[in-house]
Amino acid sequence: MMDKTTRTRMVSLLRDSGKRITPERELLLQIIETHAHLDAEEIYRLAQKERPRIGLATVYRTLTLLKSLGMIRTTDLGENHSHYEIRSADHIHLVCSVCGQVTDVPIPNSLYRAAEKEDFSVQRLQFEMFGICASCSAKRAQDSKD
Amino acid sequence: MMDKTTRTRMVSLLRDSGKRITPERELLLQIIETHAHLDAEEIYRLAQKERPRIGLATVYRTLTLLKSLGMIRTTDLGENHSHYEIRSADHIHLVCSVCGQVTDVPIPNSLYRAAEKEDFSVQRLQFEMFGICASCSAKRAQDSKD
DNA sequence: TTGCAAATGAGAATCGTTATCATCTGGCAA
DNA sequence: TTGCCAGATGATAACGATTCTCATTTGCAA
Repeated sequence: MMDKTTRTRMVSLLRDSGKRITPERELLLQIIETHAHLDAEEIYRLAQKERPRIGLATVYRTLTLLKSLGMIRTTDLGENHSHYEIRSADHIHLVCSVCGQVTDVPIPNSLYRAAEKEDFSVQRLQFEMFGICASCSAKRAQDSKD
Repeated sequence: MMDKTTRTRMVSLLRDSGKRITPERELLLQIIETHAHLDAEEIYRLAQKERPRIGLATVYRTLTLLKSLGMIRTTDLGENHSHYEIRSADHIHLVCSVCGQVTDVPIPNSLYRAAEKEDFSVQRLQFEMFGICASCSAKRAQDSKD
């Protein structure tokens, strides 16, 4: 189920900015919260299961809105389109180029110190490491043994 | 002028892979080497100054080629298109959201250890920090004083 | 309840990038 | 040195992701 606080937060952010609470917005937020790192097309397909008449334009409009409210963030996973996730603590995405799995790991403080050293005040991060995940490299080692 | 070793490296990589050395390829590599973090359109415009009949398709084809040769890398600076730079040691891009300036800073070793801890073998990195650079925040402080 | 501004759905338009195809040319063979 | 021809180019069509347009629908304040 959907985290009550996330939905509640969206509702009050929408109220505060004079925007409407619609079933499309509630549904899309729930989908993004339930499945991390989805792209617009995947969000659209999941939304259609609940609400067959929803339009792709509404998906994009809502993603833009939720982003401007600070509820979600976009990320570039090396494909030629964006992926979306609930905005939480900053983290690094480990993206497996074999199975596509995305693992989140925390950001070491040394990273922020590197920016401080340049007197750069950070607003937003985007950290991705592309490579091969543990289970895929184990599988490879196994395959080459055969 | 163009760094001899970079051009030489491209020439031998092209030879080794049975590809031709063309004036377009030499020009485009030189432009990317001279100006860091350009996008395809900017590279195209600079190339036209030297070679007015060059086509945008050649720019994109050459970028794809140089990337496959490992001479350049692409980077996502938060706009809706790619930027290109000569492939050198990995680094973090500090992208100023006010003036657009991009500063490169080295990557702390703790970053790689974070990946090792997950038994993730890294092939490629993409690290960006968006915020306000030193000179822009100094300017802002000055402006608010007036 | 009603009225209306805001939101939606359908599809056209846009933008960055890639593919197609006729023409041109780098570089080897004679 | 020249001629050949596979590979490269330039022009432009096609493509995929995203945004815009506009007629219709709907949240919500009165």
